[in-house]
Amino acid sequence: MDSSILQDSQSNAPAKPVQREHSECMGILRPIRDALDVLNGKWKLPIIVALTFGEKRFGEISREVHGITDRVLSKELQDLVMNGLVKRTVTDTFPVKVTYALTPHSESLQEVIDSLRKWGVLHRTYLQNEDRKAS
Amino acid sequence: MDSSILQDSQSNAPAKPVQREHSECMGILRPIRDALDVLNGKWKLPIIVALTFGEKRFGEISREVHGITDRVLSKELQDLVMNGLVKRTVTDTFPVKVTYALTPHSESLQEVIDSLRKWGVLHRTYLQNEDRKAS
DNA sequence: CGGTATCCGATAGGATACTG
DNA sequence: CAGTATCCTATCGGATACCG
Repeated sequence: MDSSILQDSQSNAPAKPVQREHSECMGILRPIRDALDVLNGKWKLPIIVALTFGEKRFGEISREVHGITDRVLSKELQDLVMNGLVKRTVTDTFPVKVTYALTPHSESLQEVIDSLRKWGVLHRTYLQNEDRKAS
Repeated sequence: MDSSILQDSQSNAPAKPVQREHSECMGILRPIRDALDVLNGKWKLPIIVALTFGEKRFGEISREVHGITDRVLSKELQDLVMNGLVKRTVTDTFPVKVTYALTPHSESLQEVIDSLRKWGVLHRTYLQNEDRKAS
């Protein structure tokens, strides 16, 4: 199987294994891409963050996540519901009240969000230092 | 400063503070969006992951991050260099050898990557359970 | 209030070909 | 090997209008 071949044309190449560098084959990249497929885009994580403070109505989310339009919010919420990260609840009063809340499964995202938030702060600091140096 | 006002029109409203729900004003959403602005897209984090195993040449990254095209890889690397996350080094041999490596600053991303990878695994498990239930 | 429909521009990203 | 140039499509996301 691993009969120490040299695939390089230079026969005096050091004993560096040929494989090894394939982090994808090692299954490290796949989960990352799985996660990105679900979370990618400008709005999904901000919406989830807004909901971490408790269930909210459509208009509340809209106001809290500055800049998002109704159309996009609607679509993103549908995506999140489909992926099991958000639960949509219709209360049958008049007028109808619709609330969105995180699911138990989405609570596992907290670590992702925390690390991302921390890094966002760090990166902003980094950029400021760069700017100062450049000036 | 916090002279216990009621801004609500209903004077008998309970003591729930009117603000509170504005996580954006509380500065929680802003770092998240900062981070997403830099990291968003399908490829940036996978490229960084590939580089965590050591500096690599263009072709090596291309092979490791399956599915990316040369054009996109080129553009993404430029973005990452501009954001201070990747260092590009030209060794002046013949043919020219170009290597890409992470910068010290990008090592602070490790926590983001780890949490994202862990969540990717978790989410895949979650989806499989959902499918099983649905069948 | 809680959305959907329609339209549209901007950008992400893929295919292919080519260069030093 | 390490890209760039060109072209193209699909998706993202904004504006506006409208509906129950």
